[in-house]
Amino acid sequence: MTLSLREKRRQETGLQIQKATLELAMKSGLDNVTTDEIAAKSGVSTRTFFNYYPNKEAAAIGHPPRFTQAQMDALRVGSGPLAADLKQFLDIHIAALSEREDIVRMVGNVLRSNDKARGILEGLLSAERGVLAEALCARVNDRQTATSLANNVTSAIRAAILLWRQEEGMTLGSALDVVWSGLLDAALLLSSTQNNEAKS
Amino acid sequence: MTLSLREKRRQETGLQIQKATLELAMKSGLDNVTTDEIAAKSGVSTRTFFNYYPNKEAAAIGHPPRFTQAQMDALRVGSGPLAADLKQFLDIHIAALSEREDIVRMVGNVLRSNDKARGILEGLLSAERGVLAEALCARVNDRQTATSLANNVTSAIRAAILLWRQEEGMTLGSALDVVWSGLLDAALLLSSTQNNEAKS
DNA sequence: TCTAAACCTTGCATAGTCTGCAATTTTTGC
DNA sequence: GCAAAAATTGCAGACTATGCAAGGTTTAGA
Repeated sequence: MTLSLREKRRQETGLQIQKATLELAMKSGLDNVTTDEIAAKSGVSTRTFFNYYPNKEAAAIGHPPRFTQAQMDALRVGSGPLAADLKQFLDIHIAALSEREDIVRMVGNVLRSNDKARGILEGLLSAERGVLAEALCARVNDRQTATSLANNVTSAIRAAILLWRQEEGMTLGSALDVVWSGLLDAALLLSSTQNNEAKS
Repeated sequence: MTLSLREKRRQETGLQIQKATLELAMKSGLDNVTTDEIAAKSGVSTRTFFNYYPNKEAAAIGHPPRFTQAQMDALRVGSGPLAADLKQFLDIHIAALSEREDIVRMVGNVLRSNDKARGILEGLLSAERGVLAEALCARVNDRQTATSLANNVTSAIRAAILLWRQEEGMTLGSALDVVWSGLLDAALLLSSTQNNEAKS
C-alpha cells in the first residue's frame, strides 16, 4: 500500500478535480458548468481533465469507497446469524461513507438531476453488488438467493443515504438503523406466508 | 383513450425512432452511432430527432411500460397474503414486458455498455419505485418497510430480465418465478433470527 | 367549408463535449 | 546525472444538443 510520488499526486489531483467539480455543481448545477471551468478551477488544462475522468459526471462521482476484502471474507466465513453479519457489513461501509459526508451530500445532489451521473454510479454499484452476491453465494448456496440478499444490502445503503439527506439531525449510521429495521420487517412480511408458493 | 391523428403520429414516429436507434446500436454499439444516422434511418431531420428525445440514449430506452393504476389499486386494497399479491403484481408487469421481448433484449444490450442509458432507465424505475412504495405504505403502514418491499419488487424485475437474457430457452415469466423463489428464500433467511435486533 | 390558432418540422448558427496526435515537461530508477 | 516512462498540454476535428425563425400541417369552431 505504499504509493510512489507519482501515484500520490495522481490521487490528489483526482480528488482536487472532484471537489472542484462538485463545488461548481452546487452553485449552478452540473449541467451548467463547463469542463473548461472545472479544469481552470482545478488548476489543470482541459485536456488533462479528460486524462483523469472520461467526463464531468465521472469527475463528480469520483471514486466511492468499495467493499473491502476483509468485509467480504467476514461474510463468507461468517459465524453469527446471517442478518447480523449483513448488518455489520453495512455498518462498516456506512462508516466509510461517514468519513466523507460532505462529498456524499454533494454527490447526492448531482444524482438528483443528472442521468449520466446516476448511470455511472449505478454501474459501479452494480459491479459491487455482483461481487457481494458472489461472496454470499458461498454462504447460502443458491445464486438467486444470494443475488436477492446483495440487492437488499446495496439498496439499504442507498436508502440510508436518502433518509439521512432528508432528515436534518440524523447521522448516516442512525439512518441505516432505521432502514435496516424496515428491511427486516419487509422480510418478515414476505416470509410469513411461507409454504404457499416458495418453490412454485 | 382515443388519440387524435396528431397524437397517433407522434407515438408512431417516436417508436420508429426508438427502433431505428436500437437496430443501429445492435450493429455498432450506441456510442458509435451518430444522431445524424439515427435521424436519417428514421426518416426525420436531425433537428426533429431532438424534438422526440433529448438524446440518443433516451431514444434507445423509449417509453417502457409503467405500473398501471389497476395494479396499484389491487395492491392497496389487496386481500390475499402480501407475498402473493406482490407476485401477481410482478406477473402483470412481466407480461407487459413479454409483449416487447425484442425491444427488451435490445435495450438490455445498450444498458450493458452505456452509462447514460443506464441512468435514464434508473431514473424512470426510481420514480416507479417511489409510486409503488407510496401504494404499499397504505398497506403496511410503515414507510421504510414499504420502501424495502418496493425495492425488492423492482429489483426482481431487473433480475428476471437479466436471468432471461442469459439462459437460452427461458421465458420472462419462468425467469421471474426463479427470481421470486430466491427472493422469498432470502426473506426467510433474513427473518429467521428475528428478535435479535429488529428494532435495535 | 373555411380560417385562425396551435403545433410540427426543418435548417442554420453556435456553444459545448470528447478524442487523437505530437510536442514538451516531469518523474523514476539506476 | 541520465535515459526511459509517464504526464501535461495545445490543437484540430468529429459529434452532441439547443435556440431561433421560417415555413408547413392539423385542429377546432364558426
